[in-house]
Amino acid sequence: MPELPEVETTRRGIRPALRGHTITRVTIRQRQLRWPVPGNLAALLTGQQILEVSRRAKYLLIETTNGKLILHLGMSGSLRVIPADTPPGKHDHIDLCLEHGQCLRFHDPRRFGAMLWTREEASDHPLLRTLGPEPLDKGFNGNYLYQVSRGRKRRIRDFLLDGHVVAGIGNIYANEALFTAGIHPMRAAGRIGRERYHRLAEAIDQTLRAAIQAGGTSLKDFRRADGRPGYFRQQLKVYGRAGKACPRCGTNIRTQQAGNRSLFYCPRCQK
DNA sequence: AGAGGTACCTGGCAGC
DNA sequence: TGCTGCCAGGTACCTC
Repeated sequence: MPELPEVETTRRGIRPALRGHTITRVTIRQRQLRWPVPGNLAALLTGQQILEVSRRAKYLLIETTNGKLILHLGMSGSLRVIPADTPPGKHDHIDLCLEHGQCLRFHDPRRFGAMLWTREEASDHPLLRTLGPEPLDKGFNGNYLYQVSRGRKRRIRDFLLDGHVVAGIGNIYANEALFTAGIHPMRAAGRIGRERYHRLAEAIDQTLRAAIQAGGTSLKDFRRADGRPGYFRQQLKVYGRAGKACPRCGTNIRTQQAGNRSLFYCPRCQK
């Protein structure tokens, strides 16, 4: 579910309740996530002070005096800040309760999410070490995309979905950015020129920033830390709009399956 | 090395 | 109402 804008929205939402506060209690109701939750996680976290809440790609990093909690929301995960006495609902797997009486509650129906622990630098962790650049950082631009795509035959949509190429872009924003840049999602990554990659990098930046501004996209499960949905759905130009009019030229938006996931595009605006 | 498919899991929805 | 099949925002891992 959550792509970079949703994870960033979550980070901003939970950070005030966590940063500088102490974890007083950890409740784990379900350990079977994408990987099993470490058996000693509760003991590791209890009594620790949270120093910072940061993000790398779609991973949230909760840094404590002792080490770092690496958290991923998978397809259906969300984090809420709630009063400690709120009864848990279905799929409310983990609570981190703080000394001020509120809890961070992890909810994840499909259990593709993850909660891991590391003492090393987060950037040295095997899951994070090989990730590509952050798309909102200065080092990410059209030149970079152009260079790493030379000789690559993958369709550009899949190329953008690969976190080792660029971090944090999922199916929604890949489709949206390709529309904005006028690039057909099926085009081979190696057959796109430098100029078009400049436009694409700009479209990615613009799309992600606008989505964060709107609090992310809620199709189904996604909720912000305070329970509100994100409102970027209303600004989607192609994703989920098959058969509707292209906002630029009015042609019907098309969808097709590619690599087991849907892709959306305007057959006239995207080449 | 790169490309493509599979697996993990639950819920919602369309169609019958 | 209830069943079946399909679809969903992610990504590590396997095979070719």
